[in-house]
Amino acid sequence: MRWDALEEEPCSMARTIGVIGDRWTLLILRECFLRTRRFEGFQSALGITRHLLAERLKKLVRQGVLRRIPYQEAPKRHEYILTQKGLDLYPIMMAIVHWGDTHMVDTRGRPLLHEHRKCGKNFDPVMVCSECGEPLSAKEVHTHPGPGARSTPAIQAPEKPKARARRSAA
Amino acid sequence: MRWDALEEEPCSMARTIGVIGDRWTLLILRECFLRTRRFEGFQSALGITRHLLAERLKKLVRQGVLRRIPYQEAPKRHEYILTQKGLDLYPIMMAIVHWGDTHMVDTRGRPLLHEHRKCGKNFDPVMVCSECGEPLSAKEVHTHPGPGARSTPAIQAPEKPKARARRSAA
DNA sequence: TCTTTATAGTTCTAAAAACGAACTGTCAAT
DNA sequence: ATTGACAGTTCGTTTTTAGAACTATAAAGA
Repeated sequence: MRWDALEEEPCSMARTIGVIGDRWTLLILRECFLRTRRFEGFQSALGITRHLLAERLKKLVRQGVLRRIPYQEAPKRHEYILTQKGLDLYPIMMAIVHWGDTHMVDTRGRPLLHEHRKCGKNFDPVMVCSECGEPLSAKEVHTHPGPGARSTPAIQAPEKPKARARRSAA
Repeated sequence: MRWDALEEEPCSMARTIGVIGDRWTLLILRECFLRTRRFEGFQSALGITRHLLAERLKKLVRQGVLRRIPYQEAPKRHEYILTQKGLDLYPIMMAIVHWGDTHMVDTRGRPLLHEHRKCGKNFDPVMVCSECGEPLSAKEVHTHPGPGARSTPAIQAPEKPKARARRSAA
């Protein structure tokens, strides 16, 4: 499967994975949420090769997740900042962090605490139903096709030749 | 950076990315949540190469996200099912789907709708604060080091020689 | 019985992606 | 005139992934 094909899939998850579904991109986005904005900042925080970093930033800009904004002339320099589309990735980031906090911490406990300014407390992110406000879990959710569904809700294999015609000749 | 190094990072996000942060793994997990359990099921739904599929499944089992359970003897066959650790990935999956629903749909609308059995309505997942129940956004959250923090909360570049000695001598 | 099919992999080669290091270019400061 | 900060680009090597074929076990079919 070519990865740009992902964005054509009739599956919001596949499309999203096509945008942010690789390791460096996710780490770059983590840095964005930690207020990193410049090329050197990303590079030295992550240790990513400059080549890949340039490519990933370009892609995120192309996708509308980051905006490239000049912060000085002569020489032209730009910063990369999250668009609203990028800021909307926050729940994904928090969900990832929270899973790590729950299942991947060592004996010393979680590396980072999150304080909610509104209520002043350290919190965990909880995913709830927009309609009734109850916390969600996989088993309480039933999926069915929406208006954008194609015949197949999932990614389809490339037409599997079906391995027939084994005895047809020879 | 070697990818197994990610799991050593003092960052829950990096550690999680070390487990699920690649495209095929995320797609495999999507299939798991859609009730796929067997090798051939994953392979034909995704079009992933058998080689990679075998490797990814092995890794997810090693990480405790999937359990490999025999469903017949002679020949020995196994199913891959989500552990609790795996089921706990649900908020990540939903957050990814929701972002795609919001930002990546074409004109026809979202491919899949989600119904909350408890309240019977189609819903969107919303991430809220565990303490006050208010929806979260990036700007309302302040992070600070937790007990598992090392000096550096972020991934550190490999020791950058730092190019100092700017005025000290020479 | 001999062949095909279903299932779950493994093995092999070629192609693609990532790594790592060096290089380019602009400007400010020394 | 040289060095350093910054933001990349280029290039040769290594690692990963793709794609196809092959192995193995057992049931079903001709």
